Amino acid sequence: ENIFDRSRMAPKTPIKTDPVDLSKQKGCTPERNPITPVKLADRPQPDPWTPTANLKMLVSAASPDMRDREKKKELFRPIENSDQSDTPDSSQYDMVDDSTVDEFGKRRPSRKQKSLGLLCQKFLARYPSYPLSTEKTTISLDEVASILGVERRRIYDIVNVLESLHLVSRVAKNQYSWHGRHNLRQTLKTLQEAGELQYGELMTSCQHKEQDMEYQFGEWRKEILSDSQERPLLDFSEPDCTSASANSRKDKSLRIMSQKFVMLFLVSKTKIVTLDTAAKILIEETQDAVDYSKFKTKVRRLYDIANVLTSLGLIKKVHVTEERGRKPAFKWIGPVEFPGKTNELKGVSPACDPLPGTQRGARAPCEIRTTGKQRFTRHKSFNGSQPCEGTRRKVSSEPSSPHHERQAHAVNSNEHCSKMINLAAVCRQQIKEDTRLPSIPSAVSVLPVPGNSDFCVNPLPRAVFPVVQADTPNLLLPNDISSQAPHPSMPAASKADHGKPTLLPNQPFLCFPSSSVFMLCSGLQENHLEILPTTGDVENKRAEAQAASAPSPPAVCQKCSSHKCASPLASVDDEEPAAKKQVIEQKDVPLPLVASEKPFESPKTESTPGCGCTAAVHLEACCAAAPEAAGGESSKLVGAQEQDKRTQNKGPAEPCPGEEHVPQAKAHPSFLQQYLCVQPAAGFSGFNFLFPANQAPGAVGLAASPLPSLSVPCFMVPSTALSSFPVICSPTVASPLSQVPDGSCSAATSVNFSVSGLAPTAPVFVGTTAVVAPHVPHTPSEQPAHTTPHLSPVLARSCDAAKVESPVCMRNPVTLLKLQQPSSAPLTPKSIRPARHEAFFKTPRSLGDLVTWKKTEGNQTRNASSVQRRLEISNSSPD
DNA sequence: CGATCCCGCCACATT
DNA sequence: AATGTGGCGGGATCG
Repeated sequence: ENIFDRSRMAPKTPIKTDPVDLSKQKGCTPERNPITPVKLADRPQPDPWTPTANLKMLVSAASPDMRDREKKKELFRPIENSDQSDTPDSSQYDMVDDSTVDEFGKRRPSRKQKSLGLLCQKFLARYPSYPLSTEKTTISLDEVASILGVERRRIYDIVNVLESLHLVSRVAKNQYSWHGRHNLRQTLKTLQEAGELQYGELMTSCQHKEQDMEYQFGEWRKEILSDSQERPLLDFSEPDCTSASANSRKDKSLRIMSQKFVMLFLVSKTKIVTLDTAAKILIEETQDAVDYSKFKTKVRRLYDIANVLTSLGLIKKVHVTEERGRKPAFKWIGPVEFPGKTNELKGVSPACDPLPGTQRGARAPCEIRTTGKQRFTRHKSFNGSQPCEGTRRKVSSEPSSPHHERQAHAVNSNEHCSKMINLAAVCRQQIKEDTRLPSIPSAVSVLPVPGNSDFCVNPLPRAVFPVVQADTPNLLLPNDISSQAPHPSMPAASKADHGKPTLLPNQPFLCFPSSSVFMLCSGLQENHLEILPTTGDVENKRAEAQAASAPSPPAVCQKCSSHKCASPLASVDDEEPAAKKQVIEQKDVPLPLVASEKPFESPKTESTPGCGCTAAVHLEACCAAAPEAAGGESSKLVGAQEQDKRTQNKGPAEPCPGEEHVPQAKAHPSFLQQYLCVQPAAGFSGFNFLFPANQAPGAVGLAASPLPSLSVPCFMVPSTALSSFPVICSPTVASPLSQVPDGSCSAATSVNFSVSGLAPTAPVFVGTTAVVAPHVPHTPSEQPAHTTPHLSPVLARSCDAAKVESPVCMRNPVTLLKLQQPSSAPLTPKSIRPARHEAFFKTPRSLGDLVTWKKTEGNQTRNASSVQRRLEISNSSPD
């Protein structure tokens, strides 16, 4: 079929001679191509080259004009192997060399020549590795297929893998946009991080032996599997929509597989992965034994992926000799440390403190951000950045697919708000997942956002936090928000309380302008919280952010933003700018905060998990979460998403108009604490966080109006400050409430921070009153609620100093608070991390959990979401 | 003969 | 219904 069509088909050029030329000459009629058919008829016989060959030739010939142009652009760079030297003129194909000669002398291209790897090289040759941002290259599958003389099916294989690495993103049917390798590092980093979570332990432990690994994986996998299938998880990348639609699509396994495969390399110490091992690991079903065939198929696919990766220069084939014999394997020859690439890295960072707990270095918390900018050093550990990426990706992904767009969830783009976006994205994804992708359960986890989100998502390790769900909810909320279902409990309160309906009862959310925000919390009693946006202009910040993204390395944030820009991943940005974007944008400014509730009392214990989620979110988003005790709602996250949704639905209006409203926690006494994070424009790095202290009695009240104030014990940290300092959350909190065993929340929180990338290493935190437990151990138990953050004195100071005043969106002045108590002990991020790790690793399970909780949360979420929305709105409103 | 992996059928998703 | 996508595995080639 293909063949005949159009140009491609056209004629084959029987001759090896230069088809191209001919075509050109003749061809002139590019458009017409159809003509060629004739030739086909004629020629075919004569030279029977292989059909493919002919096709290729034909193709090239076929649409001469276009092709020529394109080819000229790049196509022909002879990337290919030496073997083929094709000159441009002659067809690329010149298979001559390679091809075997047939009877007639034709050459049949040998199988090698038709290999996916070679095809991929040709494909890649057509596009610049590092395209200028300005030029957006779109790839038409049909066109490429015809040019390269292959069936479209083959192109899908290539594109799917490239998409998994974000080198391209799907824009529309039959259309992909080329991003190049600009974000490759980030993507890899994200994958590495995600991989560590998922496989890290295994690898680490086992690496030496594959067998071991395999074995472990096997078990691990089983566990996971049992949870659910994960599938999608991974991918954060998936842009797809998976979420969106249905789910059902088979998830693009190739994409996911590709990512997982890459993860294995990145996680592997030796950087060598055998196909068998990979296949085993990747086989979802546990059943290895069960299906040998399945295994076989998996291996086949891995070959496909490996060919593409090889063409990308990321891996090379090697053989491993084990006891059993020689096994085919691939060695990673791509970048290994990603320092940051953008961010940069480099750093050093050793300084940071590693947390004791941290496992490998990976998660090391330490980031040091020295300057604000850059310097993160993250060791491999990813830290904050990841999240961002992950989110982005998702985002991007979403956008990418048109489908996705549709979906409401997508917030998409925000252009700038990358941060927001990230969060939102995460949330969305989660949400989506919830909603839409039931199947995905596992997914939650990590996948969704690989890098970041994952974490976020994952946050909850199941084990650690029993109640993971809570987290989710938060995340969900956003989505929900869109839906806006209020929570029963929550909603009422919120509305009632304030007058504004929207606020969430329990959760306090705050939105901050992306730019810097500062929060403050004042006494609890009062309850007012004022928030001051630092920035007066959100916009500016945005701009900054956008701009920043590039410049500042701040890790995640930047990245995120960059993404947007670049967005390979985050196609979203670009893509769906539409309303959603707008919304988002508005939102952008404000950061979404996340509030987590505290579960303790709240009925929803689950929330804890949520907390985790939140945390995750935070991480990514840099949001803060405020846990609340009160409502019992679980935590909520406010995601940009929500905002978006809200906006859509409600519109900005509800929430606070320009200001950030804080949702107040109002009512609930229980309200434990809120956390706020503000992101600076830039990225995570920029975030500012707030942490509430636990406190809370007073919950925060929000003023409905634009200038609501809250009283919450919170701390704000200027982003700058943050950057400087590491934040830490203390998971434990002493809060009264916290006793809760799960602690998940708290844990989560802490985690979040760490994760958030804020800097993991970093710093700081404040704790308000709360006491904190020094660390959060994995043990979940603690209560999140209060996680009180501890602020380092320094921070506190900084904060004060920092305080910002700029009104950001709002006009409201914000007041800063100082923390009163610096809290005592800061937690080390590390401590936190461990927990997470676990969670992450297990993700799958966690996912399951998550899922569960998601569902549960769903409702809650919505409620929260509404609140969030408001918040968001408020943010936006300013806009 | 095992390792590779091309090829294209076909199911499912989108239009 | 047509078309886009992409899972999947037979079976050809390679080494």
